[in-house]
Amino acid sequence: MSDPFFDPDTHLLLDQLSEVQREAVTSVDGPVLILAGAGSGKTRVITHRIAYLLARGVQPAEILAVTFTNKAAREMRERVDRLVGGENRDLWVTTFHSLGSRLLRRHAEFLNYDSDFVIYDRDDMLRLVKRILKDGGYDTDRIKPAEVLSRIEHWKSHPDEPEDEDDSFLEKTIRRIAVRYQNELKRANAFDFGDLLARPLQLFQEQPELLARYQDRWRYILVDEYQDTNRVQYLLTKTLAGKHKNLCVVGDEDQSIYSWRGADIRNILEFEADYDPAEFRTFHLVRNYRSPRVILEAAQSLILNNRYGHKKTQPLESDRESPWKVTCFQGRDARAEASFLRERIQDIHRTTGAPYSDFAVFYRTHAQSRLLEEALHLSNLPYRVFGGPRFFERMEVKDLLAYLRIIVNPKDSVSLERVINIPRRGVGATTLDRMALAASEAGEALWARVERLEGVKGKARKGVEAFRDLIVDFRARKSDMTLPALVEELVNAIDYRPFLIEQGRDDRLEIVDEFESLVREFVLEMETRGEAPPSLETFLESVTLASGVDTLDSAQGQITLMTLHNAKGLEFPFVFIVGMEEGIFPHASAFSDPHQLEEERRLCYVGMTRAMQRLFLTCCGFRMVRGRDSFQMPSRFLSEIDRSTISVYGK
DNA sequence: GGATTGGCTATTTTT
DNA sequence: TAGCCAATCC
Repeated sequence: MSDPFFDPDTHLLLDQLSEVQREAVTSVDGPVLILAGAGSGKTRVITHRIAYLLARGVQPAEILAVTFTNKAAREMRERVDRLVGGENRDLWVTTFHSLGSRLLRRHAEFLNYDSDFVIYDRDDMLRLVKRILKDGGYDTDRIKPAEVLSRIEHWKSHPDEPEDEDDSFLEKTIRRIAVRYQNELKRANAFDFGDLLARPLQLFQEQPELLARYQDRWRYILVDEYQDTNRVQYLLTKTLAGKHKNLCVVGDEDQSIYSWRGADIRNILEFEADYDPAEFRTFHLVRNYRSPRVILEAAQSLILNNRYGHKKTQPLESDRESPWKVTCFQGRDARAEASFLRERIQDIHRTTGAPYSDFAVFYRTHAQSRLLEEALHLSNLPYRVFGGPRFFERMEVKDLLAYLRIIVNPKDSVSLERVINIPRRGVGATTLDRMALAASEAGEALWARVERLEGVKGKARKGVEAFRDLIVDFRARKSDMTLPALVEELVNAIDYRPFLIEQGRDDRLEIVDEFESLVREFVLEMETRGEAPPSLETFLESVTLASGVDTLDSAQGQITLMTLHNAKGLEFPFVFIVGMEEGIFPHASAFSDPHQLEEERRLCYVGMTRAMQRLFLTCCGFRMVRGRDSFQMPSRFLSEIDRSTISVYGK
């Protein structure tokens, strides 16, 4: 193989980069920190870096790239494939959670799990906690399920934190419940979200030869959005890179917005502390290729109000001029705000011909989307909402998924409990409580009781039996059917549509239709990618680990509505940030804590720097909050932005 | 066992 | 306001 600098393809590849970018791309050996400001071509650097490695003869299987969402992973893989030509199947580009899941599937036996385990999402986790509290006769007024859950999550994401010294009764109780919780997970052959990270780490700590294998394999590791990694992700990364130390992390402290989820900004700020300064390199990408200068100046002036920032932020540079300043608008009420939004979009669409997919509306909380949706709907503007009560979290979808999960893994007690009486089989709460309690006392999964029809009498017995036979039947036949056929048969076998109608939920029938077509699409997509027909297991996994923006497709010609958190990593020509009011943004819950307030400010910074052409910030004087009309003050963020970068609409 | 009602409360962001 | 839960009634 020729020297990459003279290889025509590789040379061209580097030609497209700025000098700093090129250096960041080609410094492949040793630990590297890339501080990449918003819009500075971060993804470009990562993909070129991977392509560069491949051009230098590194095998695809030797590279691991970790991203924040599945969407980002997919795009990154496509871009790499395009750069180097051809597909690179053995190259792992995944999210942390998918990585963990893949590792656990391969090595479940070390943890005494079956490899067909299911993954519990937050809703499942909460149900399990509630079940444990109920069985244990705990007083849910004193011990809140949500509280217990957040403690469990914290422990899992901080595996090296010293044991809590708090020996209060409450604390000890929560710890006892956490132990029970973990046992029940095991019994259900289930891992929760936290396990997907904590357990692989545990695996590596307990199995040095296994760790050695992966350390040898992944000679080059890249981690994107490093400012939003938490403790366990940090430990996992450090462990995997422990041998070759060719670890490249990319991030931006000003875009750290997930501390509430355990993200620790120190991971990026103190990255170099773990490595030999002689080998370590840092690159600052400060040239912005996305936004006009005035928008960057506005964003910059806002973020300068963060005083707890540990490093001096390097201002972003841009040559792009724009006739438009950042536009601010204050409406009388939320309706006026929505009208403004609607009119501006229609106006720009008409005068510039920009497609609707060029527009994005960001808000702080999902609840804000409803009014906007109504306004857009009324004017027949096409839009699409991301996040919120997501499709996969709809009751009907969760029901069907629960069935599918039991078919794969009958030990999944949370799912079993969810659907054993859907449709009505005469198995009520009393029967269920009794069975669950007996199962947990006997140390077995609920399914074991169902299977033996143990301790079920009367009409409930018939119902349990019918349920059991149904599951057994589908389990036996599942591998002979295509995925869409299986789902269709299931929906019919449980008379799900008649059940919904009987419940007066006719309007939900279309969700069932949508689910069925989604399954078909999933199979089709795998087919076009040249992959084998997906198993039920594959489908379930991809559904559980899917994130809000994973289905975002810009070609749809629709206005995008999403929370500011979902906006990270995206860009749109025209951006609206609505509800710029005290209590909403910054959110009231951040008022008392300066650190949280700074995170809100970073969130605003993230939102502003998404804009490629124009940025609108809107607020209103009155708004319905919790069913009450309340007087709203403009957000402090508005007054923190340099006035010279703003033009107030209508003045 | 199951449906209905009434009261309460929480209201941020998500892999 | 809406969604959740517990008590109540059939």
